[in-house]
Amino acid sequence: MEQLAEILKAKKLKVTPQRLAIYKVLYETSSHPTAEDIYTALRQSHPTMSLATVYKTLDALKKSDLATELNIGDDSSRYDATIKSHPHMICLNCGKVIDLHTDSLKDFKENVQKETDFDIVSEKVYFYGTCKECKSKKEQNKIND
Amino acid sequence: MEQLAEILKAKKLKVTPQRLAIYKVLYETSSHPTAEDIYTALRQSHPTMSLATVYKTLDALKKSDLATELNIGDDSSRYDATIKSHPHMICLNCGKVIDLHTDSLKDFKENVQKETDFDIVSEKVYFYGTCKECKSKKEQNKIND
DNA sequence: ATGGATGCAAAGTGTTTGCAGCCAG
DNA sequence: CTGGCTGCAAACACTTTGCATCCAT
Repeated sequence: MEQLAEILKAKKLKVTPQRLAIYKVLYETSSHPTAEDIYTALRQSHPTMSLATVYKTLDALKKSDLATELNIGDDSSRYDATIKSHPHMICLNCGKVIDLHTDSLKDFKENVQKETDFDIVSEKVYFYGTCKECKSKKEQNKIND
Repeated sequence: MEQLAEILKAKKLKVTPQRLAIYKVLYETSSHPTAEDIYTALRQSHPTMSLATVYKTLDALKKSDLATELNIGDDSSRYDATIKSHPHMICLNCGKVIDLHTDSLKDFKENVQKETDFDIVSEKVYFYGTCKECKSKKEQNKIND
């Protein structure tokens, strides 16, 4: 917790209880919550928290590269505390969003950089499909049928 | 134009003048228009066209895999007539969206498929950065300074 | 003939903004 | 002290929906 405040300070962001709480939620979960999710998660501990503050804070975190906004085609954006940019996999069956840590992206990017005359600053990569768990569940169902 | 109607019919979509016009715009441009862009483009030729129809049609095209919705983090979605799924490159300077046709994605996907136990059905890949033209413009400015 | 498509207006949803009061630095 | 942050409500922008009418098949 201490260290989170340090990170914020290092980015020259004022450390308020709200900010810390929002950043903490984002930092400690891997569930890629929406602004609303974060707001709901904090209502009990921070009864005065406002959704606008969540949005404003997420915006500040984004601008300081402490968070990434995911646009997976859903109605609302989901967020991820950025440690290092990475692709995401969305299960079309259960809706789960999974972080993908792989080095293969690097090669792909290098190829693209070479092929085109486009300077890549950042990227967003989403894979849609079926996750391991849902796959085995489907197998189970087949057997039971 | 004839063939566009055929494509729609093949997907069992009723061929109405509105649909044809919307699909034509999408099919013949590479500018990745928003729903509003398409609506504006067609107002003159189709004065009764409604924005709701554009949205409904885009939805129908999407469901039939004739169009793709791009979520590049902008306020509004942009659309692309799907010939074949491909990555997009967004210039952060001029806002242009460029189609990227490369085979390197295939290798990347195969690697990921092997590394994880996730069945990939589709993907969305966006690269953000500076396009060739904006790059040379920046060079020009440097020289002129 | 008839089920789906159109088009208008109204409603909905996620997000942003204005502003007064507040608090971290 | 002071500029930035909070929180409320109102405003916004994009998208969806309801429904009567229309038209492609």
